[in-house]
Amino acid sequence: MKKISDSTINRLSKYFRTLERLKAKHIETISSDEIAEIDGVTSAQVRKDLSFFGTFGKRGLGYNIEDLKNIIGKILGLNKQWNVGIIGVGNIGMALIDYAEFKKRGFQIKLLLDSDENKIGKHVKNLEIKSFSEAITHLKKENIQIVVIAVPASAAQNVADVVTSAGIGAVLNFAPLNLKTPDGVMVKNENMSIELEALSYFLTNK
Amino acid sequence: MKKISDSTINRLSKYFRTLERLKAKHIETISSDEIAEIDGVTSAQVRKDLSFFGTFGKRGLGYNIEDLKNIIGKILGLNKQWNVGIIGVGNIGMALIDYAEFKKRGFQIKLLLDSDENKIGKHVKNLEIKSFSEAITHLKKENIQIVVIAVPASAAQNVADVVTSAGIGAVLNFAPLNLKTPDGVMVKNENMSIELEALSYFLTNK
DNA sequence: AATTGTGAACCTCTTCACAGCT
DNA sequence: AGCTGTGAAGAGGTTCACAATT
Repeated sequence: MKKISDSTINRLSKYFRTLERLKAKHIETISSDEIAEIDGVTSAQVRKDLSFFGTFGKRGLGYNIEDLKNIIGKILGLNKQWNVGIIGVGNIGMALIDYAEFKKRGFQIKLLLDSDENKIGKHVKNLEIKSFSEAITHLKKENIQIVVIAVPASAAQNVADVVTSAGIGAVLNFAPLNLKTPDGVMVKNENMSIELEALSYFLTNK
Repeated sequence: MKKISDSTINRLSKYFRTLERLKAKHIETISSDEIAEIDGVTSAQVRKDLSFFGTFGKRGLGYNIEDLKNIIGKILGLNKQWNVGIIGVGNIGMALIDYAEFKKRGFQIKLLLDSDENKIGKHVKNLEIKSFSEAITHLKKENIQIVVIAVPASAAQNVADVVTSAGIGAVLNFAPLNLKTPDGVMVKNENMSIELEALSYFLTNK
């Protein structure tokens, strides 16, 4: 499959949300121009992004909202259920367990791991926190496909090593460092402080 | 000031963390090649990023770690204290209050606002949750410079309207939609679900 | 008349490659 | 000899502009 840029994929996620909202308002069709306006991009960008995957619109008329939503959902794999494991049940891990957006999109949190003796055995939202020392067994048993790393920076590389050795191929990393992983493993980084620092830069240099 | 790309600014944040860690290990100098290796970029990229701001290295020798860390900190404005207000004390807002990385970088959370009657008046980490209906008064009183929006999508645009009308020029938005703000206001988006969806796309299409 | 789909033009960011310092 | 700093080349992403379609 042809390489599609990260930006295109991220924008598809945005369009998907927009279409979801419009569908809830019982609107039936929309133009690339309107999607663009709502999502803060250009209409050519919307059409180009979609064109990588097919031709979904009707010239002169625009796109059918429900159809386009389903198409983008399928492209992104949001028509499936994904089993997600969270490693590190601290502030961030805890917040994610309750994050409505995840479940809504088919991301089911099936496993919580921590290495803190005081947390292991406790329950959060009907899920028992298990020991990270048995990570590989649990990841396989729960058939986890995506791992969220929410441990301190000092522990993150080890966590990455363990989960990739268990065959995990997709990682969402909240630890503020660059993880080294084997080829074929996809790591996405989420670092809330980095965006704040970009704001700090902006305020400092504007 | 010449426009610097977001990617460059984000990478400077990464280099900064790397230098901070190296400094803690009492290493004194480093080459662009070594920074690149740690942060997963090319050495030319590191040198180019730095070159937008000045010449900080010594040919043949590399960079002094402490000096470079201070220089980047100054570029990013991390040598100052920033007053941050969090709007929406739900799961995410709550997690941010405790997020160590923030305080470490000079981001001081000074204000918590919510519009839920059951939360107003409660204390979280020595901070009282105030009513969003008095947002403007509180933002001014606490001299807030950066606002974090951690409310549901349906409420986010109104929150953005209120805080920008109070003169806030920097917003970190956790709500999964594109906010419309007046010119001169910088909005950075943080959407944990979008990165998960990129992983979903990868797993679906690899 | 309106709006898509897309090649071509454009622009921006990244990498190359090497002269210039230390 | 080793490594930086940077102009030039290259790659990749975005926007333009218009033919094609409804």
